[in-house]
Amino acid sequence: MPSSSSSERPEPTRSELEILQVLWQYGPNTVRFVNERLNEDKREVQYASTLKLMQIMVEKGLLLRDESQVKHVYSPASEEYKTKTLLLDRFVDSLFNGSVSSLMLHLLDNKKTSQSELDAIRELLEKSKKDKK
Amino acid sequence: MPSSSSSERPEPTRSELEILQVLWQYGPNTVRFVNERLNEDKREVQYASTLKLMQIMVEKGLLLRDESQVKHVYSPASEEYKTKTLLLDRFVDSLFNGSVSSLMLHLLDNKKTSQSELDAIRELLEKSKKDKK
DNA sequence: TTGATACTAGGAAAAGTTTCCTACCTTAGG
DNA sequence: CCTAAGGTAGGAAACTTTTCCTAGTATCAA
Repeated sequence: MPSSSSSERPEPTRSELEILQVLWQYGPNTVRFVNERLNEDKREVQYASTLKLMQIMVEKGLLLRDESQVKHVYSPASEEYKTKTLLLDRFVDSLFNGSVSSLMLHLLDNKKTSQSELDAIRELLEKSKKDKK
Repeated sequence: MPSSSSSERPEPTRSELEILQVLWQYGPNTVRFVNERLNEDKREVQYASTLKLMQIMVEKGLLLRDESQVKHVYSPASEEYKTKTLLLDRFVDSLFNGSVSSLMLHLLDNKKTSQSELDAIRELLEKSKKDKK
């Protein structure tokens, strides 16, 4: 039974992830900016809602806040790569018993994984083969 | 902006997924059985909690219930494959902009993806190449 | 038949997530 | 200086998810 250390950063929720996405893509930014991105790219949401969520994320340790300006600038507290790895691990664990090849098997069989995607994947594998040898 | 039809089966929550896992692995079963699996394999949880959750899942349309016995027998309403595909799609969308090869790139680079996993994946790709050609 | 045991059902409440109203503060333009 | 515009902060409320107490019912063994 896994016991989590009390100082751990919590896993971002669905909405929090949307905000992280924006910051990863565009770099550290203001609430105003993030809110505009969300409204344009995802869904309608009030400014105050985005603000509140980002404040909570600071409390949780998911975001860092630069308060030296009047318009606070927020940035992800953890690297995109690290966060995605964590979420990916959790996902593979919960859906595929931790087996990455099970996941792959699923993707290969899935109609929605296009041929060109598969080709790209093959290329990646070839490269990694060379790199690791 | 996507509008969802009202008759759609909802996406299972985290806890609901744990229950589905048990039923997928062991086949249709009683609450008692599922609860024991959860306690042995995952975490401590009271019988009544598992019961309630499974009842809710029936209401949501995630599970089917055979009431012909005193001990009701529950089974997943949707195939394992279908459900996993749905969740996988959502996941790839939300974390990798829908790009499966981005996901792969991440996995390949991840230390935790073992060499033997990678080999298994290569084999899968070879097979799929032949099958699809 | 009776008591112990095991089951379902119905609430209710705790916990977590999300939304946004509103008050107050700071700044820039007139 | 005054005001409008645009910030932050705090709190409350709505929802969703999760947990489990408890009551009532069926079953089984003695």
